[in-house]
Amino acid sequence: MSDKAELTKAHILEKVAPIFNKKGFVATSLSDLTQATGLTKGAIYCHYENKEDLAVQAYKLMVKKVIRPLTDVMEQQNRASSKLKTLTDYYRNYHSLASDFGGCPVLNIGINAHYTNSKLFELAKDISRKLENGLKVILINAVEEGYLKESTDPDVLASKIFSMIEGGVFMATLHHNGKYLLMMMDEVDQIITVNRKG
Amino acid sequence: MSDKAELTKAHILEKVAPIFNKKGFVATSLSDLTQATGLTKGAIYCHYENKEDLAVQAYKLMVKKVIRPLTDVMEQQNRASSKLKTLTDYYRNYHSLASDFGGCPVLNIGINAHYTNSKLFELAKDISRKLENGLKVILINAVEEGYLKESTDPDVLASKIFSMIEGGVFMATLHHNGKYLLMMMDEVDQIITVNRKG
DNA sequence: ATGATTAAATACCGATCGGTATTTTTAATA
DNA sequence: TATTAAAAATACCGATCGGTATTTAATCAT
Repeated sequence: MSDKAELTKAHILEKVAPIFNKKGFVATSLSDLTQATGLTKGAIYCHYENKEDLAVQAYKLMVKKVIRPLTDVMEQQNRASSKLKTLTDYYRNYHSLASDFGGCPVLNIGINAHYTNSKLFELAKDISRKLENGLKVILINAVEEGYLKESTDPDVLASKIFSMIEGGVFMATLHHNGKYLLMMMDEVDQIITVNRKG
Repeated sequence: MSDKAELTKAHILEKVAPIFNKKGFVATSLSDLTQATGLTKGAIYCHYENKEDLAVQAYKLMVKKVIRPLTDVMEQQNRASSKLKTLTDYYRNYHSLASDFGGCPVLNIGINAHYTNSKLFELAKDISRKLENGLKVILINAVEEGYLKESTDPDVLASKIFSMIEGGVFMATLHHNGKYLLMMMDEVDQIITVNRKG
């Protein structure tokens, strides 16, 4: 594949991803895609197998855009306490970030694809699981590093934190108001404080 | 309209509502509806103006099924403290209840309809607003009744509680596991406890 | 510069979409 | 039971759906 072909393939994905994210797989039509890209069906199908293939790649791009920055920064931190602070701060800005692409892909696909596209739904579940598990590991480290109490249950706390994040994201999206997410992150910080040692 | 006509009209709605709730407005086709009801398009359009009209009625029925039971029971309680206990207990069972109809209509429509059907999206916003405001009033009463501290901010607390509820509902739905909602309700109870007077 | 390759556009396919006009069937009424 | 009203089925409409085969245009290597 030529360099220019790679470019148009990326161009297609870039234009198409927010549409899939907003409207969902079924509600997004090929004419939506041709309109957004300025290309024809023939051109699009020259680079992607079918609509589902494109939707899967689009989903992965969205995750890359809105979640990878977080995991990247967190990996740079040494102490678990810093990682936790990074997490809540990241989600304080998440509403404005995700809004630029039509919302949180995990939330959107998690709801939209549940009964309409199992492949996409499983992808949403996968990301959610990985994030929750990653957080659990950080919380385990936080206990080992003496930042959190031994009585802290990393499993439960990780589940709680992600529930609160997604809840804040949903309410912020529904009412076009980032305050919900801010409040939830304050609450998460508070819960972490309560679980702090000494 | 005859009694039998009323009956089939209700029958249509009953069969159709969970489908709209699961798949969303756009992804639900008329053939889905004829198949579910055992009726023809002609019969359905004899009772409902169009697909959107039917979807709106369907949404209202779903809300009636999964949320009205809560508001009904809460209205029967006298003290604000009882109402709050009723709320968290209700949502502890909510996952299994909502699952019977394909999930929480507020969450589903709030996401599904956001960029595909403004009328339905506004309905979801409305319900959310009303619930949040109703809770705010209860929290104000809880302070007046001396159950919660004067320092409690009913506005913030109501927003937080609903964010946590929806977050728990989403995670429970995504992973087919009610534990997320249970954890969130434990956390809500905990927050209320922290805000208790004396 | 030319032939080979591939990117992209065009034109087309059957299927299904939401919706409606008409006909048949059922039920209420007198 | 005959007449009337309306419930429901049938048949059909144009538009759009996702997808493909073919043709044209651009790019590449030689």
